[in-house]
Amino acid sequence: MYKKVIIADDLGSINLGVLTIANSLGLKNVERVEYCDDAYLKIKKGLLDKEPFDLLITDLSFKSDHREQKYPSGEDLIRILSNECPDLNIIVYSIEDRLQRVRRLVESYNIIGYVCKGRKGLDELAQAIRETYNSNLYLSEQVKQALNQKTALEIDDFDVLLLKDLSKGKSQEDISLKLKRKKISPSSLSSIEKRLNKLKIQFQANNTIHLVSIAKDLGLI
Amino acid sequence: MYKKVIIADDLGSINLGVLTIANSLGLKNVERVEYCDDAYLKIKKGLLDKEPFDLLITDLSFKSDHREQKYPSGEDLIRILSNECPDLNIIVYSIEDRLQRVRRLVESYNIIGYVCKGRKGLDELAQAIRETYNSNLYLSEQVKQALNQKTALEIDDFDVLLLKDLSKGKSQEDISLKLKRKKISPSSLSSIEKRLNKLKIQFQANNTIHLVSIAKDLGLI
DNA sequence: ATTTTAACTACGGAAATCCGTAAGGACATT
DNA sequence: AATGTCCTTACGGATTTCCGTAGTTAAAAT
Repeated sequence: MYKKVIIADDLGSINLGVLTIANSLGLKNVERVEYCDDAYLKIKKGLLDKEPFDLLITDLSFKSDHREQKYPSGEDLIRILSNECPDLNIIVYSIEDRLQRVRRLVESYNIIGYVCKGRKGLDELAQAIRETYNSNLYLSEQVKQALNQKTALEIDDFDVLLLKDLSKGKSQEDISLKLKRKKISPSSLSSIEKRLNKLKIQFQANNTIHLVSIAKDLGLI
Repeated sequence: MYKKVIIADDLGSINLGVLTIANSLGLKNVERVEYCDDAYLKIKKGLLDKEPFDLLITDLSFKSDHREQKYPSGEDLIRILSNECPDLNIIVYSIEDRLQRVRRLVESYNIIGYVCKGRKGLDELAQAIRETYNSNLYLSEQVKQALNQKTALEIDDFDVLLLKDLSKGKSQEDISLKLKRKKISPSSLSSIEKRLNKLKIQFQANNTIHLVSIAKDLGLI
């Protein structure tokens, strides 16, 4: 079983529940933090001390407060750790159940588990801890479909960039100019239009406002 | 102090934390439920038995599962209770911190407290329980401004209708035609354009996509 | 009753977008 | 080298939105 575990969640009461579960599973060495930055520091220190953590359980959204944070969100933390600590198992424990989100986390950052907070959340988390120890991916029931989605909606980074910029008020021409400046390959207004068209068909959106609205609902942006 | 309290939250671990706080405040008679419908039934039963609850602490979002619910969200529950049980004090305990949302709850349903889940959430909740017993409104620090916001006051149902329809993919002309059919007073394309213009200025939006995006982020729609 | 004020409406040109067509280039297959 | 495919880009007309001006109506104020 896991030797050294760290839990990151800014809600004290959640942390409490997770600790209880961890104890019931016989985990001895469990720490908890309320900020991603603290998690990062402790994990790095563990590496230096030759006593590395082998499991991180983290939420995705952390409230921001007076403390300036280098990694304000769980995803920021996961991104850096997936690079710097490939041996660390990461289980996400979040209220978020949007499939696109889960998909991205699993595929881009190689997390080993995703558990949705909910009525059965703690039970599922216990199961996730057990199953992931053998490097088996664990996903909550309600997000299991995130991966085997035949639809395999091929939404790439370019699409997401487009949608994000649009949602921030940029015009299509602005985006085109920005891409040209950055020397990013498809940059013409035509390409942008074509890409948006494809997305509108995929998501059955009537127009661009609708498209961005759907993308926000899906957690795509 | 409150005589009979009920807590509605679908996350077991949260419920646990809230119970701990309730106990530390000396509340003796505390029940907890994981579904809004259960809360409603218990509250109504309390009235029939002449032993009514005098405080409800509830979350806003409840995960939906196999159980069909009459009141799927905390807001649904609050709406019906604010009509049927005006003497019941209601404190919302939610992760949600969008001011528009808070504002609507306080003004439309007359809730007595709003506490944001967060690092200090349980402490604030304790304070809320103490202060609201004397019918004083309690709002978490981060949403205190929800009420004295002037800009918020200038957004009426028509604006919200407009933004919702836009986010659902309707064109401005479609909306105009729909309003004409429904005999709703401002219905011309001109009026719609003018109204959107006002909103864009208020929210400093570059264009309509941006505006709808902001409205979604604010919880306005 | 008259004036003032505010809101709704109409209109037209400018700008942005939508949408179809087609030319050009990169790349793999044969 | 020739062919086909995919992607990028360009262009032009249709539609929608943007934005300023101005006319109309309705209610409020005096």
